[in-house]
Amino acid sequence: MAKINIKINGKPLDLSNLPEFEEHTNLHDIARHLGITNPCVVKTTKNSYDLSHKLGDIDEKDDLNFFDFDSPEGKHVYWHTSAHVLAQAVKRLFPEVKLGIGPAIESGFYYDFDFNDCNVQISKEHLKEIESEISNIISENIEIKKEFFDKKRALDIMSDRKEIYKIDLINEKIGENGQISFYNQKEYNDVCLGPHLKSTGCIGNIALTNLTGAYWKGDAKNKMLTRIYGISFPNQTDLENYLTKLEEAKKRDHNKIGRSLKYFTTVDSIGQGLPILLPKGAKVVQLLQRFIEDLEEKNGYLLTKTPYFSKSELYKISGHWSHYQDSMFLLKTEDGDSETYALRPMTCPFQFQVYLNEDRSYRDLPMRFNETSTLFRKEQSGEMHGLTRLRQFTISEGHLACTPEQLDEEFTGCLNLANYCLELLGLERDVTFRFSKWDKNNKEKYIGSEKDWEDSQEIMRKILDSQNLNYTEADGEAAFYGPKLDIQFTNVYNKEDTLITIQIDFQLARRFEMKYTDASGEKKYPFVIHRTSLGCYERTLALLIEKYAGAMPMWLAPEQVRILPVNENLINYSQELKTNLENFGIKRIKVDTHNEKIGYKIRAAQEEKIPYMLVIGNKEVETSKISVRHRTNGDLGLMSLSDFVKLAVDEIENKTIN
RNA sequence: GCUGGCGUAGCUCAGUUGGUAGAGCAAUUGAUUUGUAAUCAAUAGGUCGUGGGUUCAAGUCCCUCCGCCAGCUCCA
Repeated sequence: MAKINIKINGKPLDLSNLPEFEEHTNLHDIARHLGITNPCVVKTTKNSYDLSHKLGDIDEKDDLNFFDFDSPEGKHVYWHTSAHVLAQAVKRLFPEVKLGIGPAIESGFYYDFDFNDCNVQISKEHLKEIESEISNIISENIEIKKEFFDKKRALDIMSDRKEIYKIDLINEKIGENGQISFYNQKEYNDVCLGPHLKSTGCIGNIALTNLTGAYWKGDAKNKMLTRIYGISFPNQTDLENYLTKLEEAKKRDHNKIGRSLKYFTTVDSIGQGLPILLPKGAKVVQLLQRFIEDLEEKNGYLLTKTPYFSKSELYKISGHWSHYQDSMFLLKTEDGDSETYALRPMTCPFQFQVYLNEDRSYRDLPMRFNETSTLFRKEQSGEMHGLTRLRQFTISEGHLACTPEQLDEEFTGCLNLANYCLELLGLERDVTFRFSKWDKNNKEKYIGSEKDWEDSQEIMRKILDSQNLNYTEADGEAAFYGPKLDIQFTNVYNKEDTLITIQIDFQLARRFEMKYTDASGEKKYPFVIHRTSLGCYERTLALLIEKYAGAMPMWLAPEQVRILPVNENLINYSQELKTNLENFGIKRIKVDTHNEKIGYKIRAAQEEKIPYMLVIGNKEVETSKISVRHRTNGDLGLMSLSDFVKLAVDEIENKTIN
C-alpha cells in the first residue's frame, strides 16, 4: 500500500513510525490509532468523508486531513450529527412530527420541526424529556450509515412517512435522474449530504438550549416551524463551562444592565423602539457626539443641519419612495393639504441638497459633509431590541462627493477614521469586516444595471484588498444604491449587528443631477460615499455597555469620581473638595451624603461602576490628602490632591481604557 | 409581521385549587457618627400593564390591545 500523508487539524503528522493501514480499515479506527480522541471528519483536497468510510473508499489517499472536535471543521460535523440525534429523539417521542432541516451553526445546531399533527403544544418543558431520549440514543451507540437512492426511491420513502418538507427539498435540489444520499441510524433516516460521525455514541453530551419559531426555508411567506436549538461537547465539563459562559455573557447584556445602571429606560405609552436616554446615557452620547463632530471637522468635514422630514417628492427622486416606503413614517396633514410628508429614514437626499446649492467644479472635490442625524424607520414590531434596533436613532452620518481618481483615497480615509474611532473605544478587536454585495437573483431590490453593480463592487473589492483588510463577503446585504463595507460586532447573545458602514454609491448622484465640472469643462457625476464614523450613538452606547459591563472608560464615565465622607461632619469639606477638583477639569463628581457607614457607600459606588472613589475622613482633612480607591484596582492609598488630579486628568485627556 | 415566554410597589421577586395583595433592596424619617463591598428601627409606597367578559367574588379563568424578552423574517 502506498504511503499516505496525514494531517491533523491541518498540521502535518510526523510519519516516521506510522503503520500501514489496510484498505478495509475505517477512518474512525485510523484516527483512534493516531491518538485522536474525538475524530469528526476526514477531508482530502477534493472531498469530505464520513469516519465510517474505509480507507479503500478514498481515491485521494495521499492527503488525509483528520479534523477533531478542536477544529471548526470537526465541530461542524459533530454538531450536525448532534442535530440528527435530536431529530431522532423527537421522532421517537412524537412519531407524527414532520422534519424540516437541521444544520450545524456557529455554536451548536438546530433542527426545525412541524408539530402540527402531534396534538401537542410543544414547550420548553418538553426539552428535558427530549434530552433524556437523546441520552438513550447516545448510549445505544447506533451506527450511522450512508446510502444513495435515486430521486424516485427517495420521494417514495419520504412520501410513505408524509415528510412533506423533505419531499419539498428533494424536489427542489435533485434533478430527474439525480441521486441523493440518506443517512440512516436505526429507525431514523434523513436526506443529508453529510458528512457525519461514525455512530451516535461518538457524541458526548447534548444540551437543548432554546425553542423558537422559524420560517420554513427562511421565508416569511412560508409556514412557521418549531426550531429547537442545542449544543454538544465531548465531555460534560466542557458543556457545563459553555453554558456557564453563556450565562456570564448575558450578565453584560446592555438591555439589562443599561436599564439597571440607569443609562436608559422604556415607557409603554411612548412605544416600541423609542427608548428614553436617562442622564447617564445621554451624557455618554453627548461626549461621543462632541468628540466625533470635532474629529470630523479636523478631517475636513463640513457640518450640515437638515430637516427631519420632507415632502414625498424628495424620496421619489432618491428612490426611497419605491424601495423603502414600508419602512417610513408618513405624515398626512388633514387640513386639506394634499401633500404627503415623511420622516427621514436616511440623511442622504437632504445632505445632497447642500452639494446642489452651488455649481461644483473638480476644484471643490472632494467634499465631505457630516451631520449628527436623527433618523426614523418604521421597523416591524418584533424587530426592536434594547438600544441596538430602534425606530428613532441618531447617527454620525456623512456623505462624500469625489472624482473617480479620488475615490480610493476618500474611501480609505473613511475606513481610517472608523478604525481610529474603534481603537479609541477599545473595540478594534471586537469587530469583523463584511463586504456586502447585491443579490443578482433579486434585482428588483436594487437600482442600477448589472454592469453598474459589477463595476462598483469590483472597485470596492480593489480598495479593500489594497488595504489588506480581512473581510467576509455577503450577497444580498448591499444598500439598494450600492455595495457596502460593514463593520460588524457580535452582542452577548452572539447576534451580529452593523456598527459602522461605508458605502460606495454610483446611482444617487445621477438621480439628483449632482455634477461637477472637470478640468476640461465637461460635466460629470461624482462618486458618493455614504459613511458613518462611529455608527449610531444608541447602538454604540449599547456595545460600550456590553464591552465594559457598564464600567465606561474614565473619559466617557457619566460619573467619574464619587466623594465618600466617612461621617456627616465631613460633607461640607467634601463639597469643597468637589468644587476644587472641578476647577482642575474633572467635571463629573458627586458627593455621597448618605448617613451610612463607609462600607455601604463603597459598595454602592462599586455597583454603579464609578471609576474613582475618594474616601474622606479626619485623617485626610488633617493631612490635606485624599484616600483614593479605584473600581478595579481597589484601595490606592493616601495621595496628594495634585497627584490624583494628574492621574485622573491624564486618563481623561488620553482617553485611557482600563 | 410571525412563533413561544412574560407583564404584581422605583428594582428583584412571593402570592396555594378564584375569597378583596406580601418580602428584600431602594426611598423618607429617627437613632448611630461610622475608615475601604450592605448599622439598627420606623414610615411611606401597588388595585396587580390596558380595556372588556365569566363569577356572589379575579392578581388568580377567557378575550382585546399595549409593552418586555428569546428566536424567525427584515435591518444601521
